[in-house]
This record gives sequence, structure tokens and C-alpha cells, in this order.
Amino acid sequence: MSPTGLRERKKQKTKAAIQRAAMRLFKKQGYEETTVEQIAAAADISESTFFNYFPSKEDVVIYDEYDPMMFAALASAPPGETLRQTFERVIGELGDVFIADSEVMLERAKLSLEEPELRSRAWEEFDKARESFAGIIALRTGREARDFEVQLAAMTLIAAGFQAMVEWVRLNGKGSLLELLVKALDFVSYDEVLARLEPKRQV
Amino acid sequence: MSPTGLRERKKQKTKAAIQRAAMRLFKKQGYEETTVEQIAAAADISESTFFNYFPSKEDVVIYDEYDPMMFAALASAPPGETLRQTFERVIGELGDVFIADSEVMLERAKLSLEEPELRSRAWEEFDKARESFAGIIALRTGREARDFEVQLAAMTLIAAGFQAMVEWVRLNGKGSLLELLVKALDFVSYDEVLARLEPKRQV
DNA sequence: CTAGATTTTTAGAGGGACTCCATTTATACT
DNA sequence: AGTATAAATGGAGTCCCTCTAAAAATCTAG
Repeated sequence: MSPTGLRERKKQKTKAAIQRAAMRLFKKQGYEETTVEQIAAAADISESTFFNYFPSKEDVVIYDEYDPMMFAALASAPPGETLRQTFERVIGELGDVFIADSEVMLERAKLSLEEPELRSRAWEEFDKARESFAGIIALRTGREARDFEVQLAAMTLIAAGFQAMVEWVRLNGKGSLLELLVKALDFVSYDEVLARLEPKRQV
Repeated sequence: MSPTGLRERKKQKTKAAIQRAAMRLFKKQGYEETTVEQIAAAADISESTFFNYFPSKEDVVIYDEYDPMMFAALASAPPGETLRQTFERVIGELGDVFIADSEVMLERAKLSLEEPELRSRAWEEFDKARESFAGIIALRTGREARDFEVQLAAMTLIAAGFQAMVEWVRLNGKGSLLELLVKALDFVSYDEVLARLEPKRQV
């Protein structure tokens, strides 16, 4: 089922080429100052093709292939794992991928946080993650996902994650994202927040 | 110094008229489906004039006259007030204004949360507020504003505020925004978070 | 290996948000 | 009233993005 023909390989290559060309231009002359026409030219494709690969200019930076990973990681919780452990594991796994191609990731994270337009857009992604987490919390605690406290717990996690990422970028990628996250979660005593959701059961 | 001539009055009226016309159209036919050309026509002004009053279409919804209020409220902390009290007071004061023109505010809050484009944009505003709060926290605790824990404390507050707002909208404006905020802050044990910042001093 | 089917690329037209600038109109000041 | 000042306007232009129809590339069957 996973296609592997020439066609598919070319698509991957094109997508990567677009992203590389775009990031190079963004870095050189700034995000706003770069037009998608220029990106298309640099990647040697037409403007139409650019939009075949990315729904918007923002997505060249924001687009992450990690959402599916996150879902998978969330779903694959071994029995007995606490929510806190699940979250650390998930973000740890994603963080590992971040590190793997960390040069690119750091650039993208930097841009996402520094360009106002992208920064607000980045929150859409965090928002999606928040919903996922809320879903998991709801599932494990037997509450509704829309429950105020469930939402608060999910949001607190996301907020910590966001700040961990900000700090990681501020440290220029030195240090471990996961470590920063753990530090953040400890600071807001996240264990207690989770415990408060379902006092009688191990969460 | 505060101008009060015919010119100023007309400007206020025009701005209000634009906002009213826009919100009416947004509600009737949706945000994206409404063009600023239509808004301008409905408000009986030119498209150019629209952009004289609002830098972007988003700002018609997002724009709040509350930022200055917030700064003022933050600055006017009576001596001896704890940080937690300051925050509650500030958001309480703003909340009161919200209630005052609550019909409009609820509509605007709803739109801001429901339209994806606006929702991410709304985070820019929260982000600005976060910076302000971080500044205050830094000031009162004698730390740097960029300090990881200061940032976390500010972000946690904003996150709670955001969720309180979401819940408020979900309840269709019934109930007190301030009450929801207090509930949220309690849930994340915000007092302890603040206390952790400066164990030796009353914050 | 060739012909037909499918997918990708592309050019072009067009809409809508927004900027810039020059001109006109409305308010303010003396 | 007459001039200074500020606001409103029209129009040209840029950029992001959508849609469509045609051209090019790739795949599949015979």
C-alpha cells in the first residue's frame, strides 16, 4: 500500500526542495520579504505547484509531519502508564525526532516564534495538540473532553510545552527539550493537577 | 489635551459604525464570506477609510480598547497587594467592562474563538498580555522577565485566562468571567506557583 | 514497446486583503 | 473668510491564494 514508485520519490524530493529553498530565502531576506514566486523560482517549479505541495506560505514553515507521530505515540500507551508518563514519553519521542533533524527544526522553530504572523499561526498547531491531549485525559479519567478542568489540564500541559520550546530556542537548541519540559511540568506541579482530576484512580 | 471637537466625535462614531456594520455582516453571512468592500458599503464609507480605522479585517473583531486599561490596572497596584490579588483585580476590572457591553463582547469573543483565522490571531493578544504579566512578575520578584520560571508563571496565568474565556463563551456569557478565572487559578494551584518564585517574600 | 489512463505540472484569469499616493473634502484655527 | 490641518477617497499596484483547462510526466495493460 505504501507507494514507492518514481512518482512518489519525486514528490518527496520536490517537497523537500521547496522547503529547503524557502528556508534559505527566509533566512537570507526574511519571511515577509520573500514571495512565493521567489520560492517557486528557487525551487525551479511553478507557483501553482508550490500550492500543490503547501496550502499556504505559512505551511512551509509550520507544516509538521509530527501530528501523526503524536497520535500514534499517544495511542501506544503501555498499560499501567500514568498520564504524566504518557505525556513525557510522547514529547520525548517527538523531541528525539526534533533532535534528529535539529538543524532544520531549530530554524523552523525560531521562525515560528519570531515572525508574528507565524507565531500566531503556530498556536493553531498547539491548539490541535491541546485537543488531542484533552481527549486522552478525558478518556483516562472518564470525564468529558469539554469539561472545564479537563480543558485546563490539557491547556496547562500545552502551555508548559510551549514555554519549554521557547526556552529551547532561546538556548539556541542547546540542552534537551524533554528536560526543559519536565522542569516546566514540575514547576507548575503538573502531577497534582492531574491527580486532582481523578483523586481515586492512578492517572 | 483630550480632544473633544466635532472631528473627534465623528471619528468615534465612524469607528463604531464600521464595527457594527461588520459584526452584523459577519453574523449574517460569516467572517470569511464577508469582504471589506461589503463592510465599507454597509458603513457607508470607502474601502480606503476602512483601513484608516482598522489595520486589518481581523482587527475589527480583535481590536480591543482594553490594553491600555490593563496597563493602567496593572500599574495601579495598591501597596501590599499580592500578585495573585493584582491579577484577579485586573482581570476582574476588565471583566466588568466586558460585562458592561457584554452583548457585543460575547459576539466578538465567540467569533475570535470560532473562526480559525481569528482564533490564532487572538493569541497574539494573549501573548502581549503574557509579556506584560511577565514584566510585572519580574518586577515584583526581582527576577528577569526572560527567566524561564517567570515566563512559565506568566504563561500559566494566561492559559488559565484563556480557558476561562473559552468556558465563558461556552456558557454563552452566563456566569462571571472572574469566577471562572478564580476557579481556573485554583485548579492549577496558582498561588503555589507564584510562591515558588520567591519563597521568602510575599508575592 | 506502445497506447490509453492517471497523476502532476503549469499558465492564466481572477478575487480579496492590503499598501501607497495624489486629490478632494471636511473640520479647525485666527 | 481664509488658511492650515486632518480625514476621506479613488486608483494603481502587490501579494497570497483559488480555480480551471490544457500540457507534460508517469504508470499500467496488452
